[in-house]
Amino acid sequence: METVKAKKYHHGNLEEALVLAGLREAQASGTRNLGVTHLAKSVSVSPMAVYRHFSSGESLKAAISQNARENLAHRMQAAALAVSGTRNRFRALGEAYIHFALTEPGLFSVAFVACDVPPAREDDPSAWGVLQAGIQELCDDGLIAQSATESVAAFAWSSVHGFAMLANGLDPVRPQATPEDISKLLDLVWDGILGA
Amino acid sequence: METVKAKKYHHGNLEEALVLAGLREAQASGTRNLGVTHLAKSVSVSPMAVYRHFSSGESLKAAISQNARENLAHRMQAAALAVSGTRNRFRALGEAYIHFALTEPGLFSVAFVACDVPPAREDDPSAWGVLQAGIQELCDDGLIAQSATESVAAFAWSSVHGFAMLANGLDPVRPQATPEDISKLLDLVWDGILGA
DNA sequence: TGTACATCAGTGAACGCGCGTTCACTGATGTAC
DNA sequence: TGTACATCAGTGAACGCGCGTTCACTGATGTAC
Repeated sequence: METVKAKKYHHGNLEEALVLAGLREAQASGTRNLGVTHLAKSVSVSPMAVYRHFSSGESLKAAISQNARENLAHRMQAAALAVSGTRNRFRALGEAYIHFALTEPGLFSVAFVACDVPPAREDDPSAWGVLQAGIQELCDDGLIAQSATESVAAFAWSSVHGFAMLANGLDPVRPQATPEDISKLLDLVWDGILGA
Repeated sequence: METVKAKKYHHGNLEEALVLAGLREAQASGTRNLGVTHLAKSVSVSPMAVYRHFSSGESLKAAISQNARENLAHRMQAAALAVSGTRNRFRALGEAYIHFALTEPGLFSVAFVACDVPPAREDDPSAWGVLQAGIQELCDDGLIAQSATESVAAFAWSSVHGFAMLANGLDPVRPQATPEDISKLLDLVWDGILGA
């Protein structure tokens, strides 16, 4: 019998606790401080205990990164469900993506950090999958050709992802991103998609 | 009198030698191995010598990153000069950007790595400035409105930068980028721009 | 239900490593007179 | 042109730190009979 939520991982799920601690750390300071020693300390456990659940520090980092991506995917799904109309739903995906990047810059950077090791399972849900579903809907409504779905997907993702990085100040290029800036970008993306 | 090229930095320019060593390292392994100790070793100098030229390890990293960005900007300029016609020149900027990211993934990632310290001087040339010049040309030719230049710049940069990251496999999303993929992306970007 | 034992999930101390940075120093270069 | 001296650009040894990982261990849990 479980005590519903992880409380004491003397016997509880240390694995989940470590990932949650990593997400907390990510929220606060991005990709720094995702090391084994640090995270073990933050859940009051000896470093060795980590290796009961993860084969290496990199695979723990990969699990944290995956969790952050799934968090993003969930928000995209929720945003799409909240509005009606094919175009509005598609646009909501982009808005949610950029909003996530701006409001959770730490999680965002961790979500796409390079890991030496692939995650143990596939992303579920995956942001990429959510985007493809949205594009399929555009296709079903006859807004774009079936043959164009792939390049439209790459284009939409690139634009929104690139803008998110830009606005995030990760690049030393330009920092600001007002709601109008975001809206204009999504307009241009939409124009590009319809032109396909 | 100088011996034309930095040979012995017992008396020569260690500063330049360190940055060049950093670029070599970046080319080989990206943002790893850009530390003071490592770079000092790679030019056969004691770590302390670095601090004669840079106030900290971070400011050395910032200088290397800046140099990588300027390298990118140079290639964009050269690509634009090699073709004629407003549209072709603009497209060449995007192609050069993506080509740089694909052929020099290490330099590309270092160019946009987050540094704790700003570079000592402004980028010269700056990739962002080169892009803006290209957009101004579009404007002069009446292809886009002057009022749209800012959002077009953000859009073009975002799309191309995002695609480059994507194709680079930095994101665990999708890896491939054939010349056709690149061409299609740039078509869609162009459609978006003209729709502005 | 009671006991014996395997397994599981942790402890705690230690390792070697490379890091950024500081110290006091040295020897070569450039400059004033 | 020659000497005295300040400055500049390096050496080399050392520091404290946190890292990932390994070791032998311990105590609690679950299971067989």
